[in-house]
Amino acid sequence: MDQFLAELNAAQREAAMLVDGPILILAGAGTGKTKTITTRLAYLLSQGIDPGSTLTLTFTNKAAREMRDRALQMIGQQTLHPPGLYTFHKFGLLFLRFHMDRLERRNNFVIIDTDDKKRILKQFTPESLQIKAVASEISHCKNSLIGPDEAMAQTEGLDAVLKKRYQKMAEIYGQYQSYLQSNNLVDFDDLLALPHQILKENESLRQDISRRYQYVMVDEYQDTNELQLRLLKQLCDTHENLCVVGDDDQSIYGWRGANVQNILGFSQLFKKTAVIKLEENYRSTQTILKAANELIAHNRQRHDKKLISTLGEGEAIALMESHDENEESTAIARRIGRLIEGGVRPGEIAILFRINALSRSLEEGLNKARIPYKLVDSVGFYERLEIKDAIAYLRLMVNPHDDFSLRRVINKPKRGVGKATLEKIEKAAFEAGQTLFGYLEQTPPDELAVVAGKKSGQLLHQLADAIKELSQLASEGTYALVDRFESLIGLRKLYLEAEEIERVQNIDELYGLLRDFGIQNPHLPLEEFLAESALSSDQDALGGEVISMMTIHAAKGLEFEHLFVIGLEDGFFPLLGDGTDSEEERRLGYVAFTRAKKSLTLCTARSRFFRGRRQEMIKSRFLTEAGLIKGSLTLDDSSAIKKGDLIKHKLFGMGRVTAATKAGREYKLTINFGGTSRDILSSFVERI
DNA sequence: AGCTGCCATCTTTTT
DNA sequence: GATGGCAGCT
Repeated sequence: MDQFLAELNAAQREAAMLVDGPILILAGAGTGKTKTITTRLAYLLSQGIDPGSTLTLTFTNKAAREMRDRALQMIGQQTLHPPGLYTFHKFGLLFLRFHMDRLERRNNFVIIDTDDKKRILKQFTPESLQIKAVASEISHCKNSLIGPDEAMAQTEGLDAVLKKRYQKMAEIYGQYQSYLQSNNLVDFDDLLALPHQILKENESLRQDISRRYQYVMVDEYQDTNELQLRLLKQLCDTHENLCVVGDDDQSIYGWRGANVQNILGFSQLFKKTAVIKLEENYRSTQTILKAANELIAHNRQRHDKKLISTLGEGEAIALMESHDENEESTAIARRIGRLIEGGVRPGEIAILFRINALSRSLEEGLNKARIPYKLVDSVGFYERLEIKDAIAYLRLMVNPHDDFSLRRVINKPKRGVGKATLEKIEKAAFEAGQTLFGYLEQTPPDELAVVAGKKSGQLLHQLADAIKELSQLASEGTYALVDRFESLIGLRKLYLEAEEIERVQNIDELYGLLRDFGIQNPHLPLEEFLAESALSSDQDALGGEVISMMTIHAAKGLEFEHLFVIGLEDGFFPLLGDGTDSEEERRLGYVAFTRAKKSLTLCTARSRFFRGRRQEMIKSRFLTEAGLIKGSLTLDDSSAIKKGDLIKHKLFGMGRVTAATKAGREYKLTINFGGTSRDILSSFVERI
């Protein structure tokens, strides 16, 4: 038998060798999920199945890339063409590039991100409504295949106040849709919703596509939403060869529309489903898995399963209780310092938190201890202001009539166009029945000067010329574009003069990416660069030789030898309040715990400074649920102040502890402050 | 047009 | 406590 199959355990092999019919693979954390499905893909190909008739869908570019590399390696790259392996959105993009004309739209559309979406909505949204709420309502509608008219119709029967609210939202939805259409834009939801619409309206196309993709596989199935499920059903119109892989216990994107019900009810939907559970865990010690199992067992909505470690019992889970976040970060820094001294590679250490706000004190603590770290950024590269500005210019080169982008950059760099002037120009353009660019380009300079002022009029005319020239240049490839763009527009110069070094670096990086793209894809147009950038995130830059700090969400799919999770206090983790789903919070706990391979340290603080206030905290209920407090309590007093420690007192300054005795929950310390000895309770001083 | 200062806001964010 | 949005001032 093929060597790659021999490397799997019995359950994994069974999953990999099932070819036909609906298959549900429940793959717990660390059970070799990726290995199993890449092997399955390789197995299909080794059975003589045409790579082009397989379609594997993932959520991230990283997962898609990883699977492609591994599968090709297994089969020795001797296939004619590569297997269909994309993210959901990339698949939608490719589909629309081919079939957009069926909706009477051009296929050179531009993808907008969430921020763009909000900016567009802002134009139509009255103050009484929150943009965020409108955005998510529209997203919700699109994911449930509800159009603006239908959304309006559905407001019938609501009580007066709600009805008014939802009618307004439906109206905005309609305006938003026509705005997107007239500017030839698509949002992330459209990337899935429009293909669905096309397939729904064209039966023969649907059957063609379905016959083309005979074997469909989906990774991270627990994160699919309503729309993705419907799309999958269309793809399986002529067969039921749908193999989904996931872990209901790791569904942590419910707030973004993911529906756990998809994975929970899969076998009801596809009657002949073969279910395979992968429960053998190769990642964590039995001790860690025991806590994770116990915690998740408190959830009701789940497939029953239990992770079993293939490793030994390992070390006990450490519970680190600190007085406050400063003591916590100092103690963590100290422990990490010891680990590194002991030969642990920093890349094998991570600190996780539920909310970004908790990272601040950690940064201070690690800086003080001179421990280098990487904080996984919550703002992605392509979301940065300066990058979005540059992208807006690039979009204008693809489509000068993109009013949305032109409005964004019309005063960047400054061309003396503020709110008032912009309104005047827009009004004039509207009356002339033209787009902004069309108006700027065709209006004679003297007329433009009347509307915008002399200086601004001139600058705007130059802008129109620049866009014209650059868009000409862009059609010849992206490489030569960069220098001309900088000399005509001068974004880099703008930030250099403002001494915003980080922004300059980002612009440089973007220019580098553009040149690179030009070299590697001399034949591809600029819009492909834009599409690629819209669908990319810079999650990939992980795994350097420094310790990592990130949210639990960002840690999904990763693993670390030594893991610290901070903020295990009710209210922080689990996060409480409306909009939180306690089962999803618990799944987050499960995801967090199961990232650890060897050692897991759970940190709680008795008080935390948050939103400008210090508040008392109580220990997370998850600690009890996981069976970690009560009974098997492992107390870690590395955070306690001991004899010989150097401390700081608000009034007395620095001093050294000469004696420490236990006094209830804290310590009574005898401290020498430059010769004078004083007795002070440990909570009044800070160790340094 | 563009700066300053006041006020509301403040989970998570694969694409 | 930090950030972003916006009114009002210059």
